[in-house]
Amino acid sequence: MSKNKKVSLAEVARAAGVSKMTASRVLRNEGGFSESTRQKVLTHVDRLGYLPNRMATAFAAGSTSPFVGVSIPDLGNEAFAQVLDGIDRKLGSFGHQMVLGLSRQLPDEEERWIETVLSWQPAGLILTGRAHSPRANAMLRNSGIPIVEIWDLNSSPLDMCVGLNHYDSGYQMGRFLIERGYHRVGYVGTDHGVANAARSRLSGFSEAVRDGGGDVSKYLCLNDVPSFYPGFYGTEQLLNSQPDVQAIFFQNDNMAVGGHEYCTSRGLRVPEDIGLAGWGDLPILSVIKNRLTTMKVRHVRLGQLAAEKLLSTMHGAAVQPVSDIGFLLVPGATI
Amino acid sequence: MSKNKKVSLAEVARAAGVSKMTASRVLRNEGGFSESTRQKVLTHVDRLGYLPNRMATAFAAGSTSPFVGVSIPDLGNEAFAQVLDGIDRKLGSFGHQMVLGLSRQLPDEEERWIETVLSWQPAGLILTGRAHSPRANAMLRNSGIPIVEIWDLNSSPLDMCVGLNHYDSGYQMGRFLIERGYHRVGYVGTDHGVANAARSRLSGFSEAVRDGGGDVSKYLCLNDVPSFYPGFYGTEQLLNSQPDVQAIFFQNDNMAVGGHEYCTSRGLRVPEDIGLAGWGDLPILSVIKNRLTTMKVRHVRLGQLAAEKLLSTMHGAAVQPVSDIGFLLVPGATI
DNA sequence: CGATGTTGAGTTACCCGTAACGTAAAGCTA
DNA sequence: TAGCTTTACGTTACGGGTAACTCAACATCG
Repeated sequence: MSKNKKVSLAEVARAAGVSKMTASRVLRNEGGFSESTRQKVLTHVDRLGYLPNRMATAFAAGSTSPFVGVSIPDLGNEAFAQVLDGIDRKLGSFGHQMVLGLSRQLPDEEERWIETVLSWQPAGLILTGRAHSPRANAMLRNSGIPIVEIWDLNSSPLDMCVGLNHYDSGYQMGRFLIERGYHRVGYVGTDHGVANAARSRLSGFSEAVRDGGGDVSKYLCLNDVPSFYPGFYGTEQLLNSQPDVQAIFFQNDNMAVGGHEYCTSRGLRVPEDIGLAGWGDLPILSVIKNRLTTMKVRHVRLGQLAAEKLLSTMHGAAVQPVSDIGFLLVPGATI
Repeated sequence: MSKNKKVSLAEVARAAGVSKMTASRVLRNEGGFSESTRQKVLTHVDRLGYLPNRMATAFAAGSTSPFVGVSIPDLGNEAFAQVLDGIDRKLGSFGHQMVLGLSRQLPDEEERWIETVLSWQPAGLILTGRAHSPRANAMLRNSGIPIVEIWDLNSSPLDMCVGLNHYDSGYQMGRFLIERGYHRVGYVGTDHGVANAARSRLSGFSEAVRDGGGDVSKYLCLNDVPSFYPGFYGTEQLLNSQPDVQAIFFQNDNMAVGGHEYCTSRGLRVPEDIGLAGWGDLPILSVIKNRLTTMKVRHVRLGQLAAEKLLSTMHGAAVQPVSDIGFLLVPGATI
């Protein structure tokens, strides 16, 4: 590895026998130079392995970096992996880069991350959820850059918002179960973060069940992460403590698949003995024999839309500040 | 949203009635100022919502940004999600940020990404695989920053390397199947990128099977992405064209689970009628009834190690350039 | 009481590109 | 051929911090 100090434009210019300005013009193909000069400059650029220092450029122009900060809670959650994919496709085609932050559901972590990222003049931010610390809110409001809050729909966002109404999606699923004749219905999910979207889903779900005369709080099991095994284990816990539960709504499909495996391993038939429903229409569903009742959400599209809003704002276009990406209940064979 | 131009240190200093330098000293807690001055400066910092411009600091110091570029092929692959998680935990605790690039297995995309990221003076890079374009290699070599190539073990890395010998892991799985008495063994995987790790696994696997007198090339099905459904569909294709196949090795566990579902949906018993093996010990396995034979790889640890190498190098510590993270064949109930 | 430190500042220069402006030489026009 | 335009550069200044230096006021000491 070469311990080369970085080659600067001045060195290239000196080597080529021209001024910095001329070299700069050649590199930006700005015109106003002769062909022979161009050749000279480019030759030395190549020979010295010069790479422009964009930090200096952006700094001089007083402009932002091409970085867009993207904060999500967790990569283990496939839904967010898909959202990121959507964001990256859009941003990448416009020369922007993602600076990824994993908040791990901790507002303090998010605040620190926001402060660090903002101090590097990002072109924009995409944040998951709407629960930020007061100091974070102040910094964000002061930043003057476009910000998109995603996932949770928010009628009064900091700036812009793309998401869905998690409460309603939970309510709809609850009513669906009630209408199908289930009364003793439960919920298996995770328990970190008080203001997150999954919590809203649970609230809506509980409300619908209450409206139907049931009570979810008797049939509740909250674990740590929303993945396969916590779904399996949570279902075991719930069935052991409340064997009369008739149907379970899971925080997401991966948990539901874990729960489904537990039920069948225990000899329970789905849906005859117990009904199961997931959320998110995650990839695993495409291969599971027993078609899971789920809530379809267009995660990739959500990411793309968020990135589009950001890009449009940067280019000065008028943008609808809030977009509802919606959801769709997909009845399966497990209810 | 305030259209505030960014507040600069000079404005804070002016408001506080001191020089820029004094304000700077207070903010960096460098000493050499009185308590009353400190109060004045901090009051105005707060009032104006001043956030230091780290780009200017780094630029002036000629130093790098705190950004570490991380390039992976794809977020849909849970193995890489885990690697990223490991990287983020280590980097985050040292104040570094990840700039994520998704190469989507296209060397040209990677080259463009590398050029952009390098022009922003990252503190280091983590790249997946060892196949970079010639121009990318030149830029990397010239950059003078620490670089870790991950995933594929590489005896002569650009700089540093953490990974495993995919060829060997494939060979070991192949020999395992042969020793268990399977002869007509197949492979279901993906087909993009000629020099990627999965390809190495297939090579090693093929070699082992050939050593055992078989021929994988007769029983091969390559799809697009290494996820559940392509595993399901690929297995269907393979079984339709070569019904006499006795065992299948999948590129990863998610594909294997898809294949397993297909087999049982067709009434095949696993392993009595057909043997199945996966790779990676991915989360889904924890809930699948039929314990899948797989290859365990410590993905999170791999990411952590890569980040550690980077951080150590940045702090001038001597670092072992190449680390083999290893793998472990976990015999299950599907072979 | 002058010499010497110490404290708490301010001043200057610099990092690396680029905007804005200046200019010499060549080309073109009337 | 004077006068104007164009071409192909060069020069200067700037941005937001900070290193390195300078400097004035006051304290301390022999």
